[in-house]
Amino acid sequence: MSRSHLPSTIGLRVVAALAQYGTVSSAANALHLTQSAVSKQLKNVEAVVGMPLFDRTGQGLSPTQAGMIYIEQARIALGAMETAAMRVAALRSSQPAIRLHVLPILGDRWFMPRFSRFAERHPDIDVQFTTFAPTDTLEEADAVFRFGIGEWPGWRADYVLGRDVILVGSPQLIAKYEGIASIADILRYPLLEHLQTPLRWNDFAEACHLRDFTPARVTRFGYYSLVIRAAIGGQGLALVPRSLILDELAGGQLMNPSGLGFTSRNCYWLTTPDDRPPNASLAVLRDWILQEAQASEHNNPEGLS
Amino acid sequence: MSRSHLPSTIGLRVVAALAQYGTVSSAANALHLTQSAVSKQLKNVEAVVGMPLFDRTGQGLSPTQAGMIYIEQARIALGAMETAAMRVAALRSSQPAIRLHVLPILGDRWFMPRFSRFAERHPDIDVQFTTFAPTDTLEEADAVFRFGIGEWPGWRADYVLGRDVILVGSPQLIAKYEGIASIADILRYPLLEHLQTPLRWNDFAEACHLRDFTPARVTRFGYYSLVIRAAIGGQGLALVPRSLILDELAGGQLMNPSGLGFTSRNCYWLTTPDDRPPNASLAVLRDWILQEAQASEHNNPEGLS
DNA sequence: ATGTGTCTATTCCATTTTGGACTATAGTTC
DNA sequence: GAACTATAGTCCAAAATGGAATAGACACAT
Repeated sequence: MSRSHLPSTIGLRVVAALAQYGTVSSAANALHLTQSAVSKQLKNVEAVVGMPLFDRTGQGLSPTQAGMIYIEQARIALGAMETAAMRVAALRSSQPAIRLHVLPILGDRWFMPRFSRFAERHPDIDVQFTTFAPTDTLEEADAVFRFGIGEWPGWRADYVLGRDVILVGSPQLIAKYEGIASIADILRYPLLEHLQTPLRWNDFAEACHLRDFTPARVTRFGYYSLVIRAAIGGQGLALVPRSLILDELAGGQLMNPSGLGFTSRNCYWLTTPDDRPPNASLAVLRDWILQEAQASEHNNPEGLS
Repeated sequence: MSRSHLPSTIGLRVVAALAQYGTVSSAANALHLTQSAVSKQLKNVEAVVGMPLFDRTGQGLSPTQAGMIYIEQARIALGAMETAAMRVAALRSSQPAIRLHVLPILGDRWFMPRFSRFAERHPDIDVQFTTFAPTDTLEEADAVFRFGIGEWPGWRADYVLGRDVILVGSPQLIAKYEGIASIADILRYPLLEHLQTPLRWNDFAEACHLRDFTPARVTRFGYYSLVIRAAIGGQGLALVPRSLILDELAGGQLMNPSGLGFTSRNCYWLTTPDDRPPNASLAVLRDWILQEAQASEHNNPEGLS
């Protein structure tokens, strides 16, 4: 017998973050915990489940079969909690909260670090975040970050950032493959790709007038954060919006050989439902986001096509 | 601003139990906690949510509008955790766990109190319970308690209990309305009904050859436990499987006036998928359940039609 | 080989949280 | 008003959480 205990909420968050970041340390960083705490939480959850959820590979974790099952349900559970909070926030009468859905990568690497400044300047505006909410509840949100070409019927879409997509790799990798003299050299490299944006490499090939785009090997990841981590780890070349990896470029962990890149149609947008009455607080938030986005793209004005 | 914390798992369980039992004390009992602990957990969750989830009515709790939203999502979140456990249990190779889905009322009032005996006698058989799992994942279970007439295509159904449905009310209520001399007197009483089994009263009227069944007032509840609580509280007459309220009948909190009742087609069944290879452990569990059910119905052999 | 960097697991310990026993208090019913 | 039942609050011991530091495993470069 075993009336299996349910995992703790923080345990679920740890599992979800581990799936997204691939290492205990970076998941800990994202959760504002220490590596030690995350390691212990994972151990707890695995004890509750009764079997390991991640394989320890020596340079990070990768989900086991059980882990993949568990991660999926953990995200559903977390999404339900977020949905609950979002729907309840909509009931609050006095000063209704703005319900904002953020994408994992954009939230972690761009939005959240900046948002604290907004919160300081506008303490009266209450923003309710969701990141796990299932797609069919997004319609309840007041604003949703999305990735695409900016066309969602029924939604106003304002460009945020991400048009400036660059080719990056770790210096070691590029040294090992002896640089990139012509664009065709790229085909010799292993390439990294995000599962949900599969057209990136084709777009790039097209923009560079590269025919016969048949790369040596393509590795796909479920999260953009894993793509970036793999690129930093020298596992291949990746196409990434410049604005998301400013730190890595400045720190030399990633480089942009020959300044290669292109202007992508697919990028990040802030979308707001058309059919809702104007909301002053929402307008303030949107204006601030767009302004911050412009500033952060102009701070690095090495724009190229 | 407020990056709203997520509630704790025990908080979700408390909210779900409160919805089901309607009082802090009985929810605490069901969760094997004290009233104090449940009260504090509820306070925590309400603090996280930012608004009250239940109205304190003086004789229990009833969900606020926000509460109803939250309860729904809490059940989804808990269901996801259970689903995760269930699916992972299916992967365990050595001695696969039996995945058993129990109905709230049957589990609380009949199955769980008895199950510990089974667990003692068969420590080698690992049973994995779900109670919140969404209906579309039930197909993964090895055995599912269901309520109905015993016909589910693709499932073998064994009768467990609940055919013997009796009319009950609190002694005070029946005194107040001056007894039940003829069956038609029932129409003078307020009636209590479970939302998911709406045909009960019609079936009863039919079994008693009662024409023109137009009761004075019908109150509906989402959980059978609330129906029973309301009946004990003297809020009306209810139709309840005798086996679920043996204690209340023995203790005099509920009485069965004039022995009224009927044999219902709708009752509790243990169902197992047809298409699965025979499983010795499952057969042991099923036999034990059916035997216990027979025993508990025969212990009170005042069966009537 | 060996150092270096990067990763996880573990130990120790302070802090926080949890939950039980008990008490206070408010509402209902007789 | 007494008895009963309900929730909320206080006090305290026990359990958990999480941070700092440490140890150990692995890859990679020299």
